[in-house]
Amino acid sequence: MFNTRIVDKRWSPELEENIIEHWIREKTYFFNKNTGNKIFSIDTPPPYASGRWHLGGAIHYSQIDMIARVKRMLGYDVLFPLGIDRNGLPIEVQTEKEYNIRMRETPREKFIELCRKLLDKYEGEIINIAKRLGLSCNSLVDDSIYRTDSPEYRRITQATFINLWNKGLIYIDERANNWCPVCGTTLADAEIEYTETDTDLNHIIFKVKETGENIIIATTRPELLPACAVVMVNPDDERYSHLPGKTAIVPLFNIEVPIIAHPAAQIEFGTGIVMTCSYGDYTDVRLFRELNLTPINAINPDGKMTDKTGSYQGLTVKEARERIVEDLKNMGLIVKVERIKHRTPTCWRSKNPIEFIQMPEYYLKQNEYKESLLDIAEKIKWHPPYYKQILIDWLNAISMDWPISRRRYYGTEIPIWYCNSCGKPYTPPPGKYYQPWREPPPIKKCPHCGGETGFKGEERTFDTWFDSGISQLQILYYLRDNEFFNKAFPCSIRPQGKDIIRTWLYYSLLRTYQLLGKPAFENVWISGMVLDEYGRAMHKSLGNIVWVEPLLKKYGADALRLFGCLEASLGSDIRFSEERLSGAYKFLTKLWNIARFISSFPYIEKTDKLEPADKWILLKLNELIKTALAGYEKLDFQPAAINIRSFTWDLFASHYLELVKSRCYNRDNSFTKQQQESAWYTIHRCLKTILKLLAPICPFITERIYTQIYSQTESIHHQPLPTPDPEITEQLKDDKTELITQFNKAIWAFKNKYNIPLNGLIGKVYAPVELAEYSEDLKKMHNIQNLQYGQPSNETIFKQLEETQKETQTKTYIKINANNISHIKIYIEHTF
RNA sequence: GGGCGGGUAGUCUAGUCGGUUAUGAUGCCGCGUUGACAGCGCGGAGGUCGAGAGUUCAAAACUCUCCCCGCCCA
Repeated sequence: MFNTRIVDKRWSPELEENIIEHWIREKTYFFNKNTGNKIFSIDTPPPYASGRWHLGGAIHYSQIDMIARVKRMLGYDVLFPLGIDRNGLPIEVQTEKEYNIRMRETPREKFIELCRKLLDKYEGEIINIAKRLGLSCNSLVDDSIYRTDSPEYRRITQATFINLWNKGLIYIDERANNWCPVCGTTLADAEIEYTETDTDLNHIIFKVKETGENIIIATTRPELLPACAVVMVNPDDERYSHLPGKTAIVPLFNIEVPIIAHPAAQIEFGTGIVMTCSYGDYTDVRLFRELNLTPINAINPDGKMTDKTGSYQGLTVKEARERIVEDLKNMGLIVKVERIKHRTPTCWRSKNPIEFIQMPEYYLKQNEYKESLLDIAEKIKWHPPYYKQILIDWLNAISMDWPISRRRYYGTEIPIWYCNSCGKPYTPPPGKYYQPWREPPPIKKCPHCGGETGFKGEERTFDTWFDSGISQLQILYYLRDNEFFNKAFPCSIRPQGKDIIRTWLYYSLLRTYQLLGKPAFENVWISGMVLDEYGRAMHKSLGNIVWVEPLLKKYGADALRLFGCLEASLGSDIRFSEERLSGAYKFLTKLWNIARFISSFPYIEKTDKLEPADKWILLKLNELIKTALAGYEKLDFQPAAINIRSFTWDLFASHYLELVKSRCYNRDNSFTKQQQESAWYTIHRCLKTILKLLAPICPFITERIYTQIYSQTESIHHQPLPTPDPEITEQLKDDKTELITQFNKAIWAFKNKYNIPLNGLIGKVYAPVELAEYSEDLKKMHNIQNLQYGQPSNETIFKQLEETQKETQTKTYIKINANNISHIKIYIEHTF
């Protein structure tokens, strides 16, 4: 008589794949640029196409997708693009490895082509996973994925550079800077990582020229002896108060350097006497500047020793260090070698120790923007708020301008030519994509000297953050569609990981402020990291990367998405566990079966009168809506996920559905038609509400159930989110949830102990008087012959359930103190 | 060394304007099978709420010190 409208017996991950095709076919997530409606724009982090996504990426992007879905269901037109980051070092390093070549030994054209080939491969894999995850990016339906290396994107990057150049914010300078000898390029502070290594601290004998006495200095970098400029002791170090003012002679090289007192020399470090060379670390760089010392370049940009190092010329830094130590030892000039822990600055990509080398580079002014950006940090709404501090700390730590030029091939070209006559730089007008290393400039005559001797093109590219730092402008059609840009700027939200606050977020805010004088974003949403099952970050070197494809195949995207929400509140780290992922999947099965059951009853859209039990569950549904919406408001998906699950499973299915099952079927006509319809109305209203609330988190299963029961044509993702019904709350002041669930559990426990089937008849039950209004439903649910309320007159002969014997009784009097709370007492009188 | 976040059962987690016996999940053990669901139901064991001190009639929560983990920075 009642047939389920949901046919599939169970929910399975393969069902998701058809739904993806359906969405693409129907253009479900199409964004209309010409909309007059309010726009919500999401600056999706463009994933870097140098490798596959692991679980971290998958969960991160699926949560960003939830932002898009929530906002869509709140009535916004959501601009949710997808871009691919393809510029810079990572792909070059990958290409060198993949084809076993060196960039500088490969023709530029050829190298670029190989990079592109590899990028295309990885990009394809990323896009496939993005689709499989159910990301509702507009770009996936209208094929408008942007690429940071496309001529169009690079044209805008260059245009912003030219703009900043014309504003005088860019200058060239030659200063000691982070330099990676392996990558052959200058690096920004943000690109430096520190690794802790064991290093030898060598105690080396120097001679004092004036007195002939031996002094011992401690250094981790003996290969820099030829670049030694000064020897220092701490002014408070009484052991050496006689030394300042005298002269030290550097062994092996016989350089004479002054001995000075300076607080940078730490009394406890080594012997307390240190040397300052150009350049051992960043402190040396600062000291050279402070003391106005003349640097000696001991190390070449390729990481080899220069002609200033005598017989060590041409050796690598490592070789030179070993040779110098050996030579000093042979001369008896090393008195001690200490093994110490040392934090070495290394290149974020090649992982090699960096050097401080002076090269002319282009700089973007940033020091003078600190105050304005601190102000912007306050203006932006942070989700969660505490991550604001990371940006503030970073802003306060900035001491130097941003070096933006890189001596690499695969990046956006710096659009500058140099006149062959006067040498002055020329920047072309914005609007075109320029490649100075292979093309002539758009002019013949030098604007500075009028010379017509031709130009030399700049060969360097930009730091890759210079490209990605304008993604928020790119997606809003900056310099391409002014009308739209004016309507949509600033970007509604920047979602990103907490690990790139000081880089991507900082540079984006800086650039936008420099170009437009405004905050780039209204909101910033920061997510934590996804860790492996032992709580460690996933690293290739640790071999602990969890790949998504097998998990998607086994559990599906919805389960993965739900897992991510259940595991961590906004901003905190997520620890992977397959067991718990499978737990998320079990909930989907439960939901599917609930829907299957409900789908066998007619969908009633309105009813005049509600039964008390129906009012009760609708009250609880109201509370669920409020909790879920409050979480969505903060863009925190955990409250919705946890509460939808517990409401659906533990209350709605376990208690309410069991309570009204008989009324829904009404086989023996013990209920009126109106009572039956009230149940039909309520089960559908609950299910429909659950589906809509869950749709942003689990877009697949909700769509499938919704289209099978409620609408064949309309996507659930075009529905508004439910809102609480104030009328229900108004009508029902007492929450009887505790009474109902405890009563049910008591009866179940009793039947369980006495081996009575759940549909088996029981004689007489005394329930708390407050449950009287649910009488008919409760009687049917538990098959109770005689349901009374209050305390029985012969109360004293009732025993606790635990104290009764199972076999011997023919007539039992059982008292159950529900949940050990004394005021809820249930009495059962049963004859076997 | 500094900043931020965290430490609650084997594992993960809720709870912090202080207030009965600390939430839930998962796993484990036992019992059962009802009309959508054995991917189900019922019951059980499992906790010095990181450590110590302080404030208080009362602390997982507030204050201080310390330890451990993660991220970021020096």
